[in-house]
Amino acid sequence: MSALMPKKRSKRIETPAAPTVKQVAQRAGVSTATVSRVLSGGPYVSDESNRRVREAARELNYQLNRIARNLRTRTSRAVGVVIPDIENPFFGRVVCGIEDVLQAAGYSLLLSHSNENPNREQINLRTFLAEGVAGIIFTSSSTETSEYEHLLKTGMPLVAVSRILPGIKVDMVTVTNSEGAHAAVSHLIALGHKRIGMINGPAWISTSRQRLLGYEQAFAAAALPVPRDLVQHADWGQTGGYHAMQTLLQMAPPTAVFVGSNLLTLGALQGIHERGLSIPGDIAVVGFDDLPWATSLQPPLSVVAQPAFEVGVTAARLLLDRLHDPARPPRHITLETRLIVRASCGAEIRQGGASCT
Amino acid sequence: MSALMPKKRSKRIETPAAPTVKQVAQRAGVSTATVSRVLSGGPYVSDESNRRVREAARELNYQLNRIARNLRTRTSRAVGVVIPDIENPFFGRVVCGIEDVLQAAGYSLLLSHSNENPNREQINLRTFLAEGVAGIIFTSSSTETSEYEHLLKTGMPLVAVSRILPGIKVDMVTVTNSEGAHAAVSHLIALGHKRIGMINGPAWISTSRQRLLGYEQAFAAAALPVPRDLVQHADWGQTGGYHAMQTLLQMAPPTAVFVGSNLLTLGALQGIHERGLSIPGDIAVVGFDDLPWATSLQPPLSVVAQPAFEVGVTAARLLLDRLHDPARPPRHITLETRLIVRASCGAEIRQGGASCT
DNA sequence: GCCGGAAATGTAATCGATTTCATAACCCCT
DNA sequence: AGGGGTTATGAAATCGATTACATTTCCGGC
Repeated sequence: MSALMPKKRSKRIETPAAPTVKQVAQRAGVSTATVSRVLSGGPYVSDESNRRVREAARELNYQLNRIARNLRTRTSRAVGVVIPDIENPFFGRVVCGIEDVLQAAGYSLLLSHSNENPNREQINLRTFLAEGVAGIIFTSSSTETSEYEHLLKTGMPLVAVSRILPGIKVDMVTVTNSEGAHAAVSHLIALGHKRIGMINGPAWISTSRQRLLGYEQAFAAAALPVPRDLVQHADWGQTGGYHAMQTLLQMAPPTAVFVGSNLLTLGALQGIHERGLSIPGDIAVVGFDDLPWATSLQPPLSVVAQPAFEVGVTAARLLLDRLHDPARPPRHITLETRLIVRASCGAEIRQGGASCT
Repeated sequence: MSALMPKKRSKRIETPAAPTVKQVAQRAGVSTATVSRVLSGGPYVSDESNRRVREAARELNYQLNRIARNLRTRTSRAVGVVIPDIENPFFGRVVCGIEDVLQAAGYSLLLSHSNENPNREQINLRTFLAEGVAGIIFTSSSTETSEYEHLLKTGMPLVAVSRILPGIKVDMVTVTNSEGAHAAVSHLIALGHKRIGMINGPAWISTSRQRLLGYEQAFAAAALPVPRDLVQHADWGQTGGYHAMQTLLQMAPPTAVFVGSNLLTLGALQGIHERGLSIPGDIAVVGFDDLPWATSLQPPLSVVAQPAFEVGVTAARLLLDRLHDPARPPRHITLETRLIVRASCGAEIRQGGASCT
């Protein structure tokens, strides 16, 4: 019958309460203002105060509470990163580059992935905004730019990675997708292939469009007709590549195929093996992204390599620059892709890979 | 000559200043207390106030400032995750599982990777602490547990993933590593192999030790001597696996090899191909982790599969449980590995893979 | 000897939310 | 009518840092 307790709250039970500036100040016999000045390297502190405060802080094992600082200074040392697919090692490598730079600059990294879902991406972005990050690096999975404009309007520093956003004033890092595709397909043409298929990602994504463009331009450059019937679109992901390859092989099959992304390539290989076809004898293959497995495949896979780590590094640098100077006009940096020729396209192997254009 | 300006600060230039509770309160004609009660679903608000506040909030496009909330409530809705290698798709998949659960529970995710470097791991952990995360999920890259103890003492909820921490009272999620290895090696033995090599990760990591144990037990179970000279240790990573395989092939080569992690396996395959050996004819292979490329290899790779996504989900659930009840005794959950038999070990393929014990 | 300015420090306001506490309004029941 | 309890609300304290402003001290130059 006893009155029901006011919902016993269980939160932290016996956290020893971290020391605050107040306690450090007391121990050092100075004011909190002085403590703050010492600890954040401000001017106007005597050597004596400096010593006393540092000692007190060390003795108490004082740790700055960033939440409080962030609130007061209205800044934060965290950067949000949104990628579309965390299981894709390409993005893992990009994140790696981002983190290297940011960590060195004293920032920490909030990561989330949208799973190629625009809604989820929007939620992620808004969360970062509310979380008060200093800036956001993201790979868009949407063609809708209004959310980014909204973010820009709030003053949030933004860097777009890998995929182009049309008509929006934002820092960007991309790679020479069409040139890479051009180099790959030209190489296949030079080897005598005419029926060259392409398996590509979704058409609404800028990288897919650029890679398709390179494919078409390679034919144009060789004064050959573009075999449009051999171009398959699939969503990212292995099964997409697998089915696209099945479709290709059911028609008069191409003698070579250029695949526009790494997971698609894995699926395509699966389809080829299932048919019992040999690479490059029956069908030559060039993929995208030089990932760990490329050299472990038999035969080793020729690819258009993106400098993924460098892409991350560059994006992080752009963000840091912008944090430092918010008024700076947006820059668009394009890094070079590189055709790496291995055995899967049937060429004699040239060591080190040929640089594209 | 002009006095040097006090270092013109460039921070935010013209951020339109996000609306606060105060403004919402004013607009709705109530106090900030009421606004807070409405917005956080507290009790004791009239329908009238409720309506007015919500309307005002919507009109102003009010967004809660989490920093301020976090400071006041001394809690946060962010969880830190430390993984040793973000380029390893296994961890990507784990993170995926974690994020699924946490996002549904309204938490966001702070990710950092230690690159298998204990120092960097420690920095990451401390950053999370200072950043005020609600809890931390991590895969240790260290044998030194003092840092974790320290963290536990501060009351930080902790979940250890994949790698065991000896003698420390913390929630853990692991998999049946030794059973998985046992199943794989037993399978090879059953196929008639006697000289079965093993390429394993660093000996100080619990998963490596467990997988080695399974390897040894499989021989014991078959009343065979353990071929200790065929056991190679390498650091994680492809080149490690490559060199270990080279070493194996330089001796009287084994007829089969069990490789204890996914990137090691890629390296090992590279070594085998380089020698021009055929799989499984000259040498049978079983790897660890069922990652995208396993089915795209020729022949498809037999593996001991870990339920990576489930590992992540479980870890996140453990953390949520602990956040909800900090006093609950630590639990250790072990998920099942599964031997998936494909062509690379030379068996006739049984569809769907054989479950390990 | 006095004044001006730099250096050093402290007091208190501030960031934007939550929450305690006090108070007011209201309802129901003897 | 009055008392006890619930409901609704606002004023002000609070979280832990930073910082604007006030104050004091010290020094050199005239």
